[in-house]
Amino acid sequence: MIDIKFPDGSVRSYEKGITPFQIAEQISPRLASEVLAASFNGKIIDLELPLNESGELKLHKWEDQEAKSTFWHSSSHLMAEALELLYPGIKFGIGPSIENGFYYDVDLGDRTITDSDLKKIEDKMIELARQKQHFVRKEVSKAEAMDTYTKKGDEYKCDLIGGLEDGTITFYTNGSFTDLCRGPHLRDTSVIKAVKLTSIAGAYWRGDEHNKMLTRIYGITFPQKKLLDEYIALMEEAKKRDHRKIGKELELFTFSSRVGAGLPLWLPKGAALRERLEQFLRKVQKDYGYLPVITPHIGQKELYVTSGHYAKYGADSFRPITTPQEGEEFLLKPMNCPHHCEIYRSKPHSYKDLPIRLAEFGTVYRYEQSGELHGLTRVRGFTQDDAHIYCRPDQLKEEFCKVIDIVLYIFKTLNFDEYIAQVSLRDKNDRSKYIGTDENWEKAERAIIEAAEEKGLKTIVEYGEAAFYGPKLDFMVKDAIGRRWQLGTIQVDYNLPERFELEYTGADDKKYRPVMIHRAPFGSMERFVAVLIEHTGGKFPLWLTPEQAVVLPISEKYNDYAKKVCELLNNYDIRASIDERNETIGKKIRENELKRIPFLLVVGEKEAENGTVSVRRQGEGDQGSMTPEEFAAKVNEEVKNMIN
RNA sequence: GCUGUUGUAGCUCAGUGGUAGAGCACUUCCUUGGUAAGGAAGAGGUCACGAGUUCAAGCCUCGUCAACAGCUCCA
Repeated sequence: MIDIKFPDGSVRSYEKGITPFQIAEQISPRLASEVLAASFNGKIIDLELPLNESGELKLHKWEDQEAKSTFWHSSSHLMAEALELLYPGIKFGIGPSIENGFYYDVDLGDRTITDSDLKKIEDKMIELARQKQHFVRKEVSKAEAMDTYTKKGDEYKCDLIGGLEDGTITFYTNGSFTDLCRGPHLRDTSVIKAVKLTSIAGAYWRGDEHNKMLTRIYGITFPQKKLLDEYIALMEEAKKRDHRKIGKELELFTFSSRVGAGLPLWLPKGAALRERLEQFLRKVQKDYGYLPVITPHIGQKELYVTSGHYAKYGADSFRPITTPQEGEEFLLKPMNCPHHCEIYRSKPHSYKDLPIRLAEFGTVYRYEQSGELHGLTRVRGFTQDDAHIYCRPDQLKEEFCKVIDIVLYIFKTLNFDEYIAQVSLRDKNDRSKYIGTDENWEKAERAIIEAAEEKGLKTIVEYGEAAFYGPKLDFMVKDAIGRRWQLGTIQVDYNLPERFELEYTGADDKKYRPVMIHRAPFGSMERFVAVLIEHTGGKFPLWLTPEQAVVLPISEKYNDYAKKVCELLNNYDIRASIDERNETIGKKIRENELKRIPFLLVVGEKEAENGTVSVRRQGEGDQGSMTPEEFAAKVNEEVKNMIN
């Protein structure tokens, strides 16, 4: 007998060799019908894997991520089976589950699949799913596995098998399709009730751009049709929040192919929004002892050779700018740090001066690959809310913590609660990508981890995500449709101070090297505004929004009164305008609501007589009437409470 | 950069080789209104750009530019 412990703490005894599915059946038939996967001692396993030892068992229903990943992984095998039947002889790469669904990479040879073929594949998948195909696990030797795929002529699977250890290799078969796979899988395909293949894209084999590009087919499946419909509705809702769409609707920014790809043009309203954000951060930074500086948009090539950026990125940058004078070369500045290092060098420093915090909203230019450009989130010219802190080693942790405070304060003020703090460290296997000594790297990595811990941040660690000169603490948030973007970043750097030979004089009159922190709480104004748009759906907080109120005269007869009200509000620092168009009040309300104006002030005969405005709040309807002064006080009070 | 898709009026989109379309926005006129679309008329397009095929190209072919999805990259 073995003892099985359940999540509620209860323990039951079972015959050795019982399967998780049999246990579910014994608990209740309903559970057996709903269970999709199981975890044993924290590891996801097949529902039909015999248990031979005591341990902790969790049975997963659809609600659990473990069930979803198993469900989608099995769905990718189902799709592969359909593909093999429809396109005999195709070769398979890998087919994992992902955050929302699954994909399979296939080599179609000379054939192509287009969006119009997806329906056919979906139908085939449904047909196969209904056959209630069991997923059958089989352990095979490495030689046997290699033999199978050599015969089949699938070099990708052979490549995968080559990297596996003998004795650990398993095949799973459903229907006519057998795949090299670690599992686990569903019991059978009958639970897959709804299928949607979402897109086709190219993907390099093993993610390496030197390898052949395979065709990647993305899909998602559900155990009920209703869940698929909900998912589709959710995605459509999410697309409405796309910052590119809202940015156009609200006239915040635009692009011009004549100006160039990835070079945003900020329209008056977008510029107003961005400037408010800047003012907000300037004030916070002032309180934290930052000193604003300004540096030019270009720098001599030599500057970046010194910093090491030229060696690392020179070939992928905008080409050097040459001058009438022979031999001179300048680069568009791709980052602000070298300039700030030269500011630090402009005079000698005592240990008493440190930390020195140099801040600049610095516009930089990077030649991002054309396929990478994406709205405001990935552009070729952008403004970093950059600052560089030069401090003594003993001040590092405190300074780092203060930066975390700033980031968290900003996120709190703007209601960004779903962020991920990611500690980005060096690639464990490839150290050649980085500059600097191991000793300095270890110091820097330790400092970040300790500071994050001290601040109680829940972090995830990613290896290989560090900058080439130092490790980072990155704050990631998701966009409307779940893509992850890095916003704030804090980086510890021992390397640039060395390259620029930065110094300070210690109490003992000896020279020491400061430590440098790079930090940008927003990341860039462009990306931050993009994410802000998607998080708010364009309904910006009152303190930030470009237009706080619009005065709506009921008819043209009241335009003069509306003008008076508007001027008065502007004098109270309310950002207000008038909608003087010869339209009905209903239409003016509708259109200004769609423009997400927080307050609409209706004025007609009554208001003009009484010297009042009738206040309507976006999404909340009529709020009654008050004097413009009362309204201004109310708005200003609300704004004050938002940023304190 | 790679694979695939797309590009028609300011915006959203119809238009399968034979004289360029709709709705909204815009202009003018009528209307002067009370909390999410009042009415009428008008103006607006080298069909992204450049070559080619054809008697004839928005439509077919090639190239360039840009956008979208994904991959790769991200100082």
